[in-house]
Amino acid sequence: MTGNDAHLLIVDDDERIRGLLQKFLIRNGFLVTSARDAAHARRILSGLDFDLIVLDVMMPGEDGVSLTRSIRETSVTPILLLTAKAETEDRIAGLEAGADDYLPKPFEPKELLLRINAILRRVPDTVAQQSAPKLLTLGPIRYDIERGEMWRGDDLVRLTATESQLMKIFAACPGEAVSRASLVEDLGRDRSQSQERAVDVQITRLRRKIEDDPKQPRYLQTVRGAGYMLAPD
Amino acid sequence: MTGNDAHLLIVDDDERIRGLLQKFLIRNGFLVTSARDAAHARRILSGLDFDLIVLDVMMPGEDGVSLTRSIRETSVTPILLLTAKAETEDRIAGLEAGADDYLPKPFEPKELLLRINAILRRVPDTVAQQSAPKLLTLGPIRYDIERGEMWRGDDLVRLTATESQLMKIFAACPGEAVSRASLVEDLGRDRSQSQERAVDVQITRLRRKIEDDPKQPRYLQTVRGAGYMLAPD
DNA sequence: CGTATCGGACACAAAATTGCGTCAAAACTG
DNA sequence: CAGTTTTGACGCAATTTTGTGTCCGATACG
Repeated sequence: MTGNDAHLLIVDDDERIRGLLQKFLIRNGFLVTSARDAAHARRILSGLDFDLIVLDVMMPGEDGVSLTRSIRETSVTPILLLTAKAETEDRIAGLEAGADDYLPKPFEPKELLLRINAILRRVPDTVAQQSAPKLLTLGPIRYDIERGEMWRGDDLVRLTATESQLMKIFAACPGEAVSRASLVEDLGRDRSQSQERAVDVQITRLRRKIEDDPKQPRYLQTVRGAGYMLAPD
Repeated sequence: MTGNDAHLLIVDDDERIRGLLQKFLIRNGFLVTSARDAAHARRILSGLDFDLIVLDVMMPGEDGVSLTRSIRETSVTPILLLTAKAETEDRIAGLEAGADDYLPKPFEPKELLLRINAILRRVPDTVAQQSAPKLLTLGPIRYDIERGEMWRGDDLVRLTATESQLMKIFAACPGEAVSRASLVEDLGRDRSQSQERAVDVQITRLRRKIEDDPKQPRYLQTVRGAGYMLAPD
C-alpha cells in the first residue's frame, strides 16, 4: 500500500519464511530480492544496490552479525536484523557491527513493515528517490510518525502511552485493516477474550481526539469483521 | 563530551545565536562551520561536505525551507531545521522539502545536542566514520536510546512516560550534569519551586530501576548544586 | 422482518503514575 | 563541630490512565 519502489534484500535460510516475507513485502509495494545464505547474499550485493537489507542473524554457516560487519566495511546500506526473541546478545552485537535496527522473532509481518518504513523514512531523499512520508495528514490533524506527536494546528494533542502505540501501528500500514487480535498482540498485553474489548475503548478514545465527529469516523474507520483501519487523506 | 568528529554547518542570521551555538557544539566535540545566510551557506557547501546541516528557517532573503529544497536536489546530507515555536506550517513545509528533523525555538542547547545526536546515530557508519552510539551500557543494564527501551539481560525494564523522558535527556549528554531546573523545563511541566522536588522523586524511582544499590548510585549520580548526571561505563 | 453478531457508548472500578510534604541523612561552610 | 543547605526516603493524596461490564444501536443475513 505504500507504493514506494524501495528495493529490499531478504537474507534467511528458511525457505518458507523467505517466501512469506517476500510475498508480503511485494504486496506492500516493495521490490524484493532474496538470498538463502551469506555467500548468496554477497554475490547478489556485488552486482546490485539495495535500499535496505533484512538479515536473519541465525543462519547456518556465516551468521547475520558477521555478514553485517563485512557489509559495513564498504557500504552504508541500512541493515535490519531479525534476532531470536530473548537473545539480547545478538541485538547488541548486531548494533555494534553496524546494523540500524533489529526485530525479535517471532514477529507479525506488520511489525516488519513498521520497522522497514521507519528506517526508510530516515534516509534523506533527493528528488530522485522518494522515501516514506514522515507526516500523516488526517484533515486538520497532523501526525508526526517518528516523534509520535499529534498536532491540531499549532496545538499538541496529548496522547496516552496506549494511544501512541496504537497510532504507531496504524501509521505503519495506512489504508490497511488491522485486527483487534493483532492490536492486542502488538500492544504487548496478554491476549485474552475481554482484552479485545479494551481495544474498542481505546479506539473510541482515540477517535474523540482525532475525529471531527467521533460518531461518524472518517480517519479511523471500522472494518466490520476485520478490525480497524487508518485512512489518511 | 561525545568525542566524535562530525562536521556541522550552522546557518543562522543572528550573529549572537550563531556564536553561542558554535561555541556550545565545539565544546561538545563537533567540528563547526557557520554561515550567516543562504548564499553564504551555498558557497561553503559547494566546497565542503558536512555530516549535518543546522538551518534556521527564519532568515532575511532566502529562507531555510527554500534552502533545504535546493540542497536536497543534489545531496542527502541530513538537515535539522530551527523553527519558530508555534509555526506548525514551517515544520510541515520543512519536512516536505526534505529536512530530517526540526527543533522549535527557543530551545535549550542540550535539546539541540539531543536532536543532532539522534540524527547522526541513524546515519549508518562504515568503519571509517563512527557515528553516535545507539546503546548505553550501565553495568548489567542496556539502554536503547532510539527505542527508549531499557534492558536488564533479556528482560525489558518498564519505564513510565516521565522516566523515559528523563532517560532520553540524560542519554543525550552522558557524563554531563543536568540541572533540576533544566529537567523540569525539558519535561514540559510548568517550572515552579516545588516542581523541582518532583524531579528528585523521579530520580529516586529511576535509580530503583537501574541502580544495583540505589543508596549508592553509580550510574545516575548526584552532582551537588548542579543537578544529576548519567555516567555510563 | 426477525435474529444473530458485532461494534459503540458510557459508567464504574481498578491500577498506575505522579506530585507534595515531612522528616531524616548527607554534604558543604566556617 | 555546630549550623546551613542540599538531597533522599517514603507515605499519602490527587490525577490520569486503563480495563470491564452492560446496554444499545447498527449491520448482515436469511
